[in-house]
Amino acid sequence: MFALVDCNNFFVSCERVFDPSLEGRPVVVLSGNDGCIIARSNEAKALGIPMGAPLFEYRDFCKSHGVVLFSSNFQLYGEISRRVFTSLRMLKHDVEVYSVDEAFLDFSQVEDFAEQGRLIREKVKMWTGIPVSVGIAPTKTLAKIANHMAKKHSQAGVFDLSSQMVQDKVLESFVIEDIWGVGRRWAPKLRLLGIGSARQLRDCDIKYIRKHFGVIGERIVLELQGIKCFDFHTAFQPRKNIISSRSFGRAVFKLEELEEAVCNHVARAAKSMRSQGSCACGIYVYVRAGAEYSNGTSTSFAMPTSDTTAIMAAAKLCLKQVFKPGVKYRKTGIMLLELVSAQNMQGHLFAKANEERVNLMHTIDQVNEKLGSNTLFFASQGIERGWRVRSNLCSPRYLTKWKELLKVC
DNA sequence: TCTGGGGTCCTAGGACCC
DNA sequence: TCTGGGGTCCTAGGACCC
Repeated sequence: MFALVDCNNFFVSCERVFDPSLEGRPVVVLSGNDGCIIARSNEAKALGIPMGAPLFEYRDFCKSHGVVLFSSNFQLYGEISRRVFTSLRMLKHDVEVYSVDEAFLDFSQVEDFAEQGRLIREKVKMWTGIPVSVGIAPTKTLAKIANHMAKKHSQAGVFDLSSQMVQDKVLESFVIEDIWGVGRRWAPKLRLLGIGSARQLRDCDIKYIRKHFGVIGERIVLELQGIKCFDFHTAFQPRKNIISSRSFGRAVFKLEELEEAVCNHVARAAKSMRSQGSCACGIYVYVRAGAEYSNGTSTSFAMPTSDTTAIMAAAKLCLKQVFKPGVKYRKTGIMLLELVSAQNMQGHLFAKANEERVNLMHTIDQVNEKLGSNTLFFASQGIERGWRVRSNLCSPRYLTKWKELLKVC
């Protein structure tokens, strides 16, 4: 038995923890450069603001309806997320962190599902200030549905979908669009085949689904039937690729500025890679200038590495290959490819790992951990960074910066 | 004028081997 | 008229998730 614990309107709820006056008002959180709406409070949803809407289309609307806007504050959300998961572990649960605001719990030892769900909600709210919903069911896909029911149709915020009878009833009126794993493309395709509800999908001929939707479709059907296809992974799963990318705060034309941005991405991604104990076998670098021009290229390393300086050098070579002068660049990014364990990787017949570099990276990471990120950085990352992403509506980083602690007057 | 930033997995097809 | 049977590896593209 699984429980899916999902934070309600997570980014908005994080903002509300430190500003309770936002309670009951329409609030949205924006993407980088304050471009898109990526999180909405219930009140904002009720006003009809869609997920992912570009802000410029809704700016006037937000103004006239008193919608409160926030730039995204990922330092804050990340720290609160960590605390929510810690709370779940404090309640003696095995936790599989699925995303920044969701976790699956192993409920196989739980006796009273509804009561345990209620306890989780109460404690997480008390310890972190974040409201969560809990869905309980024998497979992850059904737990997702149960969670959806908890959010939409339950005052208690807990929904128990463990019994066959309740499953029959709920799946009957549950639209396929809301099933985990059924996306934009598949939903209309299923409807064309006459399948509109989760129950219809569950009860249709599995060979037929396999033929049209492959093994992924087949697994969804089995999971709806209560047959477990997706296992519970409590151990940390290292990333296989790490991406860092950002839109620019303004148009960029110069190679030097692109290089600075790319070096920042490398520094960020490489740090994250080292923190999970991996090395990369290659890197992909790309630039975007809208419809006008867009290009990318990759290179592989002689030996897997996590040395920021070596990766920066490779990245700059890639960048030179795709750089075209006179183009108005809007975005650049990198992807560290084919991550392998630093403890257990393929060596090189002639080259040997540079231990001094490994130690240097370790030292830099430690200094930045202790004294704050970017205490030490590489000159190639630039000082001014005039191209940096804009975020004008960011709340303080209440939990991670001494200078931004909440003041109680 | 302005439209985010991360990730994963599967499949088909091409190129190659015996 | 008919044209073998069994594999691997790689890549691009498509689908999905938050």
